[in-house]
Amino acid sequence: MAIKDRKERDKLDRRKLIIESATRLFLELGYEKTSIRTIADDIEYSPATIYLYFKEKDEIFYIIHEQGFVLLNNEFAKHVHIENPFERLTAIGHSYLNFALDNPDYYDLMFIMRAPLQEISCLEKWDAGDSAFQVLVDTVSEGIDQRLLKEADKFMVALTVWSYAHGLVSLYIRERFQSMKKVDDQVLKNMLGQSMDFFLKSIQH
Amino acid sequence: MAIKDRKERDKLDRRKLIIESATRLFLELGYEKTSIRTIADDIEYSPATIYLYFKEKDEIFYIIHEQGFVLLNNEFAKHVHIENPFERLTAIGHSYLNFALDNPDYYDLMFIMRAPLQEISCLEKWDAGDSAFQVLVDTVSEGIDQRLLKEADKFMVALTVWSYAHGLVSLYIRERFQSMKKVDDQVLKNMLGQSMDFFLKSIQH
DNA sequence: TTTGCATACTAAACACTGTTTAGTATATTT
DNA sequence: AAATATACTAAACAGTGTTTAGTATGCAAA
Repeated sequence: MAIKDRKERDKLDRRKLIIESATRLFLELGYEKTSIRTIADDIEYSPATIYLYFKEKDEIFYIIHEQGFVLLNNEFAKHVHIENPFERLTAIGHSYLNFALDNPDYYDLMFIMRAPLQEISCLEKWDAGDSAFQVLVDTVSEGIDQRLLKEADKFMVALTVWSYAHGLVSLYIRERFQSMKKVDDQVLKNMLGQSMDFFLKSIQH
Repeated sequence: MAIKDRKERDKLDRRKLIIESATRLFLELGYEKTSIRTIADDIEYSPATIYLYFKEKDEIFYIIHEQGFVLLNNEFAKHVHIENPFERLTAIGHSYLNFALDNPDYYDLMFIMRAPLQEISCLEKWDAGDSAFQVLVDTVSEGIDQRLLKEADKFMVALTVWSYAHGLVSLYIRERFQSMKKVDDQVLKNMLGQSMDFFLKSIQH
């Protein structure tokens, strides 16, 4: 049965090949311009072959979507050692902001686009996303328990913090701040950081 | 020259016909499924005819985008009479939330989608959007001047408020809260309102 | 060794999309 | 009546995601 094993390994290798090509092309060209034919050209297979390894285009992008959450969770993990929950929340907030500014395409796929979401609601899996949100809920909970944050329903506060952070970066990424483009990009980016601090200070007890 | 006048009127009528059809189809089917051919079928003209009245698909959707801002500005206008800036801000905040929940497709086009945005950055016009943001900046400014809101850079605070509100509704619209779907939709909607009040109370002086 | 079968792959097609081109009627002007 | 401008469209172009039908290839049983 060694042959069958090798074949299964080969199959996984080709699956991996597709994912790696798709990820690279996606970060290079964006979602829209990364077509099945582009990926097929890149890995030198026919477009139909890709459908032997993935049910549909969005299944590939769901995987890239998950990879993004791994990166984000890694950033969050750097702050688990911070004892003070408010300081930890501050660090997480700025990490979230920086992640979005440094990886706008990943962020788009993870939090803005509709594309890879059918996958999630069908397959009931959303672990990586839940994990990142759980870090937020835990930190907020600790903060409230230690009276470092204003008293309120913990889940609701976490939802408020996430909403604020998401709004800030998604308006930036989707260029809704660009309209008042009297301000140049670096000034605007600095203001995003100031806004983050203002927000966190506001919910501080 | 009466004939020429009539012809110009007719031309505007057909332009209006296209816009009305496109708006109706967009609110019924969404952006993706409202194709040039769908509109052409609906108004019983050929697809090529539409290109005699609009340079490209996104020019039509830019106009729908503008119509959305008229609706939103109308909602905001209902609160200009409120003397107390903090109370006015609260009313505006809840109007924004309700507008998004009642008109998710408009909201998507106005604040999330990339589609009709080339138009804006090219033609330098973004009046409706600027006007809505100006209402926010003015209200925040008054609030800070009267020490009803925490002291900080006025533009930055307005940006923070908008970011929060946008994050809240866009995460809802793009179904990022649906993952923790232990909570049902009505409970979640109530929580959005509570979050809005919590946020506003937090930035209150 | 040869037959049979499953695996891996692809050319071509299907049904869409936004957009352009070239050509046809109709109406107005000369 | 001839020339011109207007309004419109059939058909094509280049692209998309996806499916179908068919072709080689490698392995297992006869």
